[in-house]
Amino acid sequence: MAIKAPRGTFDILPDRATLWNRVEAAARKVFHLYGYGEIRTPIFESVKLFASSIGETTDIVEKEMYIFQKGRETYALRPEATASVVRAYIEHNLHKTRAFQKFYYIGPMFRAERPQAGRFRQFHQIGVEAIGSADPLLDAECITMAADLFGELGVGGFTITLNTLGTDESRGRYREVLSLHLRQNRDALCENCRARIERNVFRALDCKVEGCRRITRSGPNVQDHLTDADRESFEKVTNALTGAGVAHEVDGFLVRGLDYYTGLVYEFLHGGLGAQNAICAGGRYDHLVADRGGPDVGATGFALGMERLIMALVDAQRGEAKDPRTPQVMLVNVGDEPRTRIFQLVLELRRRNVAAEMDHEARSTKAQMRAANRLGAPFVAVIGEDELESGRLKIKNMHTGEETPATFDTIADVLTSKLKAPAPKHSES
RNA sequence: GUGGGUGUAGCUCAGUUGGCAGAGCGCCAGAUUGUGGUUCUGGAUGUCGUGGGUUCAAAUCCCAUCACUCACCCCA
Repeated sequence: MAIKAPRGTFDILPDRATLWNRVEAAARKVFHLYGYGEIRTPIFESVKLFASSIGETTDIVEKEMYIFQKGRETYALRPEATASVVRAYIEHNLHKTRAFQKFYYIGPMFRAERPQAGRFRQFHQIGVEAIGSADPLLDAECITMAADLFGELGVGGFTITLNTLGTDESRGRYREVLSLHLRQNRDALCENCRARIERNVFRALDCKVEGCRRITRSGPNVQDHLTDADRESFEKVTNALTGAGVAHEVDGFLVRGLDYYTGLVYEFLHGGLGAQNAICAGGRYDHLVADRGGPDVGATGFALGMERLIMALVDAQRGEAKDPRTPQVMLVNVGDEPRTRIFQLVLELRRRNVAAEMDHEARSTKAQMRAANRLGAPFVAVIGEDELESGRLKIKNMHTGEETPATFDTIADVLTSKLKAPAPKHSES
């Protein structure tokens, strides 16, 4: 027990991996339905990419990146993937063939934070990015898609909260009135928020300190400072969601921490996840593509925390998944003699798409039977000297106890027909 | 980076005023030396996180340290 997995990381063992696979499969299914294509970008990128995209003054960039140097270049393990997807979009000139493209990604991200419930140093996100459009209906599509994914998996108990920061004009106006309000109440603010007035006023809205909360909540609300165009655009999203039957609420004080967000922002909050209750969050980033040297096009997307999603699944008793290793037949040996023949039989069965298993622990016949039962094998064949000599054997149905005669030559045929015919009454799904 | 909680068998955890380290589950074996589940019987497994201190004696008290965990910060 000398070396352990690094703090904030964890192993996904086979029993648990089936659940992860189920989640990923559900995401792919839903996303493909919505016309999103998978993109896989490097796990590490030039540190400059993240610093300039996410924001120099964000915690992520200031203290949470895993940075390493190789030669002249300094790299960072990706703390999120939006910057990478945008980089790829520009690098491959995707806008020149088809300006509007929809992507999704699934993979690990890295942030050197102190771990706690629902937060890890290597964590996994499922995210989407729709690049090349400023259509509010696209935001509605993203939100609906995420809601559909939760529905597909059977996860409930979350609320969708949205807000808009407005375009530059609205945001500028709001920044002014908000700063003014905070400056007037400066003395009552926490130290952090006082600094935020200068650094990034909007983040003061996120503060959890009771006193700060009271001050911000009693102050101006973004929703009251939107231009007509911004208001209209925001309403298009909320109306579309209502039309889609996606329950949501508006919170005029919701903001997001990453610098590239503009306009619409939203969060899916789940009860029962502990303090880190945002299971999915996203919004618009209409300037990022142009800022990174690409065309001036709008973009929107979200990221979903897989660890948190899986926590919610388990919480909702929807965390079970069928074990893909379950053998369909176990060939039990009596004594060591038949093992070579069994090895050949097992291979033959597998090559005919029958999941067959044999003993590799030199265990007793009884122990092998017990193992077959525990593994959930619906059929078992016991092979000893008698069978080797006669070439005849019996295939035992573990549910009914019924035994069907076969030979070494016909076992594969008998099994395949048995397996496909009455589908042993294991519950599926 | 800051604060709280917890470290005892593979897992979940008991362990009294300091006195031989335990239970449940799981695992292994046996109950007609070729057949599973249920049941019964038996069995194995410990750096009591680590290092030091107090004591005749420490899982237990003290100090340090590490790990895990929850929360703050921030975020998915």
